[in-house]
Amino acid sequence: MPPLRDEMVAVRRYAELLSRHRGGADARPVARIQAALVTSGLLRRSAELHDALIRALAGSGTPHAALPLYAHLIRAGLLPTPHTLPSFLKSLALSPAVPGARRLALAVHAHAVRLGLTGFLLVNNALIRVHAGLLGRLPDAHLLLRASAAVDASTFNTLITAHARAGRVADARSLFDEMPERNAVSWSAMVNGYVQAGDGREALGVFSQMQAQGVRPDDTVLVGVLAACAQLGALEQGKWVHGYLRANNIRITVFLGTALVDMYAKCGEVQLGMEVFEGMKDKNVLAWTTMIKGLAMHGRGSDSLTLFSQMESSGVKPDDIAFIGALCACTHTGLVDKGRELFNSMVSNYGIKPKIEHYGCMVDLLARNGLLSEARDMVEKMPMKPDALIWGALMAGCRFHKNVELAEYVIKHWIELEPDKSGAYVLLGNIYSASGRHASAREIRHLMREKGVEKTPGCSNVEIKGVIHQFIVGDLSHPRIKDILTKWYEIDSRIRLEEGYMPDKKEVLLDIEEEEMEGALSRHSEKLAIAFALISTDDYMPIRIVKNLRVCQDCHHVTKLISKIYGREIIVRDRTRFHLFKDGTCSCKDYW
DNA sequence: CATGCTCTTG
Repeated sequence: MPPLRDEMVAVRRYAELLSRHRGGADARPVARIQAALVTSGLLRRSAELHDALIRALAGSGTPHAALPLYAHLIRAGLLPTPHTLPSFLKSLALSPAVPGARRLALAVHAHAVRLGLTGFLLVNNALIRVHAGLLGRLPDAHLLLRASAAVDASTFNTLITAHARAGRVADARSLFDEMPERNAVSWSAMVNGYVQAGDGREALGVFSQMQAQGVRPDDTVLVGVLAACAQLGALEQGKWVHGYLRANNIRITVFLGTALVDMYAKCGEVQLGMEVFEGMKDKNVLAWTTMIKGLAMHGRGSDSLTLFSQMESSGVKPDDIAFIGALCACTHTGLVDKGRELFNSMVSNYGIKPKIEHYGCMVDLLARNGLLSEARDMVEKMPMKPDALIWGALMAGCRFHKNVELAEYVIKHWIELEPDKSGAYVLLGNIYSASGRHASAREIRHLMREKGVEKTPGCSNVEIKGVIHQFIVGDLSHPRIKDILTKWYEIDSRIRLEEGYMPDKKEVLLDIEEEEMEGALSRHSEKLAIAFALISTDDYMPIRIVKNLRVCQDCHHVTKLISKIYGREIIVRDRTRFHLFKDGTCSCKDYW
């Protein structure tokens, strides 16, 4: 029986109503409409309504709700349309945890082929995306791409993103380079790809290329640029983005605001981050967490925890990562009891099951504060198998409190998990040297050499007039290296003469022979970076250093002395936190 | 249909 005229009008009306709910996070209105359509029997007779429902749900907070609709469509004897498939495939891609999602994706692909729908650009793109993403089959995605009759920028963009997510930036880049037409999305996919790969320099390089070609930056690419600045500690460039946003009246979305807060915090200007944060209208958990973590990194533990309570009372529910931020604040400030309290509150007030990361924070907090047996207890009793990070946290505590016995217990487990990484060996060696067991330290050094264990080289960045200069330990390739070393010798003699400095050899890299130690120490990357900053900036200008590892005792001590003698503020971001050196003291109060 | 923010540790 052909549909009645009235029925066609009703279908139109409902489809129109559903299209108004597209992209709404709250899927409840859609669910109510769906229920009405099922009761009236209308849904069973209309492919168009299936289509409208799937589209409304695909962009909602519950994309998986669209999944049963496909089977419903087929059972009702109706056929998917070229409009249905892209949204449905998107719902599938967003529901990787739903059992059978992958099988369903393959079935949809088969239908699309049989019904001759693969010629539609949007269908084809969605299929390529699902192969690259949900199905994890990049080679198949490539085959589909090569076999496609028509392809547009979004097809290449999809693959660039997929490659970058899979950690293959080089492949993403070659796709990007061979694109005949790039749009703003292509550029941001590439910038963000490099950011994800941890290559902030290359990300900024791509961005300047984008500007050179006159492509107008959109807010997505600017989020990526800010993240790159945060990684590198590139404050000047980050400020430029902020200025650009203001000059062009670009609305600070939650994404942009959060990225700005993170950039300022990670570039040592947590106060500027706070101003942006306070100006943000809608703050989600992410925004709060970023600010909480930012304050924690600067050693402002109690401010950070105050903010955490403010978040709770403002009605934003902390998630597992927000708790990591708060626990971090406790770790950087030594607030053991508060940390225990938070851990318990997470479980009993919010019903969040602690993940290994939370145990990591707790082990770190306990071990660092000398509660080594309680920390060991936690490691032994935690419900999951300890990973390398857990052992690392416990080992760091052993070093801090010179506990050789526990360190020897830890190393056995740790090396089992990471036999060819240097961290475990270096720390154990440090503990041996620090407690005067030089023969054991030498043994470790031989063991490392025998096994060919790799060390992560120390590396420091310093931004001078908007340009990032990089110094790697022992690397003398900087064009002004002669001047830098001359300056270093001057610094060295001044701190010895005026402050009675003597090098502290306890934490020197292990594969360096004793007689070379002082030379190697003086070449730790941040020392070169500070010497360079002293000769390339005006007096009284603060110096900002970003380094990839933690600061060693000796460098920490030397930096304090330099800040006093040369009257400079020196802001050092190490792997996890900030140190503000001023007048011979450090904001971390020697606790790091 | 394609792009974006927070996440313990050495």
